Amino acid sequence: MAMKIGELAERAGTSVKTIRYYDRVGVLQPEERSEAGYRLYGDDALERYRFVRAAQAVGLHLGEIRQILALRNRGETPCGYVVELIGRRADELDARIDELVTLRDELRHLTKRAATLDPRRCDPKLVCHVIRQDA
Amino acid sequence: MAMKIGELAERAGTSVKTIRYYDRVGVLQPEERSEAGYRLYGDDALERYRFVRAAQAVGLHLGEIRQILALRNRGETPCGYVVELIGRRADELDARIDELVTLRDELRHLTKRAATLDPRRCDPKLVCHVIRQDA
DNA sequence: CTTGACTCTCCCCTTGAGGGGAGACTTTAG
DNA sequence: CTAAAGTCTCCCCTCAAGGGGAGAGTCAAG
Repeated sequence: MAMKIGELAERAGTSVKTIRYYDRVGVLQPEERSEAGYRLYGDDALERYRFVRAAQAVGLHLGEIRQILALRNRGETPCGYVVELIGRRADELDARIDELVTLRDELRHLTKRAATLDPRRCDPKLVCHVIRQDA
Repeated sequence: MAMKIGELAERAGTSVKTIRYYDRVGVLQPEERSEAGYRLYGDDALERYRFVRAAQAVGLHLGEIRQILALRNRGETPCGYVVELIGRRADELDARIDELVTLRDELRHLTKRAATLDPRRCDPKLVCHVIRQDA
């Protein structure tokens, strides 16, 4: 019934190191330890591992995931908190996307402008006229 | 004429640490060293610093900037290389933006779906039904 | 009983662009 | 001349999610 870390790692398709790390940061802790100190996991460990991965996949940090699991362990339904986190992450993504789009457009613009410039007329005092240093 | 690192940092509006770091990675090296080993910079140092910042601002790493400056120091016009780097960076941004947009849309979708779910009907075996762990 | 496979903890390493601080010199102002 | 300020190198630290390996203990099969 209780599996050791190697079996869990294999069943989860990950490394022993990762499982140990998840224990250390508190997102996937063993049910108990054997007399020799071996981590022993129940069957729900695999499912919990999958949750952690799924939560990571939607952009949550392990610290946040730990909070969610802590709520869960206290018997509360963490859904509200999860929705809040996800909404916040989505807002951050919006902002980040805006930044990246702005930067990308600027780069494309620089590329276009560079095509109209003669490299031989590059100001020797500047490193490269393609990059504007008007700041 | 020759300024020491503190003056350059102040004129550039940055820290002495940063200037030293730029020396170490080879994007802004002093013209010479004083007898006591102090870094001595010429007047073009400020301009070069601004170029480094501008290049960073368009997403180039210091390693790439060093390449550009190396070309420049060999007397070549690095414009072609710069255009190539910028094009590559823009392509990377496109890919990254796609990823982020996909993730954001997924998050928004999760949020909408969560609004239709009853937290009290959260499967006790799952941590939270908002995050799907179908993987 | 022994050997090979697991497992444990502990420590350092990774990326990028620096920041903080120690301890030793050097320069500058009064 | 002295004290303060500036500069030098060297070393560790940051963040995230682990990876690599050492050295020691443990467990299973032959």
